[in-house]
Amino acid sequence: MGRWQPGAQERLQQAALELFAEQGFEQTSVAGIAERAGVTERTFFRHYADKREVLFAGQAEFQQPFLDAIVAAPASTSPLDLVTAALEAACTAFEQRRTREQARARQVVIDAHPGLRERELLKLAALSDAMAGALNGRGVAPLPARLAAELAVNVFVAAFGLWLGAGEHRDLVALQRLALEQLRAVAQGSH
Amino acid sequence: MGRWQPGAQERLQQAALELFAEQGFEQTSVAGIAERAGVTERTFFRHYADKREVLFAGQAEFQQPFLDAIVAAPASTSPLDLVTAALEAACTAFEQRRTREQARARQVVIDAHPGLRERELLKLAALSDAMAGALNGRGVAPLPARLAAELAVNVFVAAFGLWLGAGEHRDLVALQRLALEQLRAVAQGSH
DNA sequence: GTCTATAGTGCGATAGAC
DNA sequence: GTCTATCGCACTATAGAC
Repeated sequence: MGRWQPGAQERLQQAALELFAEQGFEQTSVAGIAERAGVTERTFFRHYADKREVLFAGQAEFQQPFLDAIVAAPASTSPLDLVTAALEAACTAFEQRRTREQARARQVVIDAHPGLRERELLKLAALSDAMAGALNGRGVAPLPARLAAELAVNVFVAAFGLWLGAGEHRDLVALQRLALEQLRAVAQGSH
Repeated sequence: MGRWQPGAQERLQQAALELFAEQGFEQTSVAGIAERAGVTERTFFRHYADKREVLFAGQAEFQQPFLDAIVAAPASTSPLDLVTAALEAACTAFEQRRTREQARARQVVIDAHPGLRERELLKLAALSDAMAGALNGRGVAPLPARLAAELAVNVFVAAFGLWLGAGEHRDLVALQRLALEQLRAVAQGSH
């Protein structure tokens, strides 16, 4: 065994989530996270550009299913059908990787601190941009691509919020279909 | 006349925008901003919670027209009509306070730095939350209220982006109507 | 208005895998 | 030898405490 244990990133993420939950984000220092993970402060900053970023690792894996579904969809599919396919594929992938309880614990920490909320919004904006790019690649014009991508992110976020709700038992796919239907009704002008 | 010149906030905002544009956000220190504005570093932090916040003053004035329009709309108006009224009222108010050139200069600075983009997204999320609250007050259920509010913000942001485009001559109201129509077409499933 | 903790950076040294 | 992960130290600036 070498001078360092493997899995520094996972230990740092775990330590950070625990400490943020126990003491709050502000009250937790990077030194404290590094100590619990058994590395130095400097190592933390090698893996994460800043203190908030440790909660948002794995962005690429998160958004890949959305993009793959758009690329793989049959030809002459409407923008709405493309993002619907992306939503279905992505939430299936998501539910396989994270339990509802894990997601809830993480969300409690994020919602407790505006700085973390900010970062979360930036990651969602990055997802939206990536989806808009993929839609562009499928021949969708820039403006509708952008609007469809934002629509998809809104549906995902709304459904995700419901999914985390206390006592909620429906799965993410069902809640996403519900949110999409509601959004279509709103856009149509229903009361 | 007192021992300090009035308008410290305006001078700080102006100095910050100039320095961020000249040297970049990271390369500009709060000390430098304070110096150009003729106040101490401490005074900067009395007015703005952090370095980024100086570019986002006046959030309350920005979102008030959106909220007022929702509150003032006639009874039994659909969520879509409520947010449409909000968009029309708000962009009229906005165009009266800021010139296209001012907005462009500010946006160049924001787009050049992810940290500023983050803060912008947080402010837009705050606007969305406020609008969802106002829609709630008009009897719209939580989920459609949220989706309608997000829809409105997306339309505003998309139209705003077009409005800032080089050589763009149409006004914000017209671009907003265009974006809303495109979004409705997307939600309807058009190609 | 001053003092201080800590976030975050730059650079060089070191330990191991290959 | 190269490549990558880690450490250690010095340093600045932000932001909050007193």
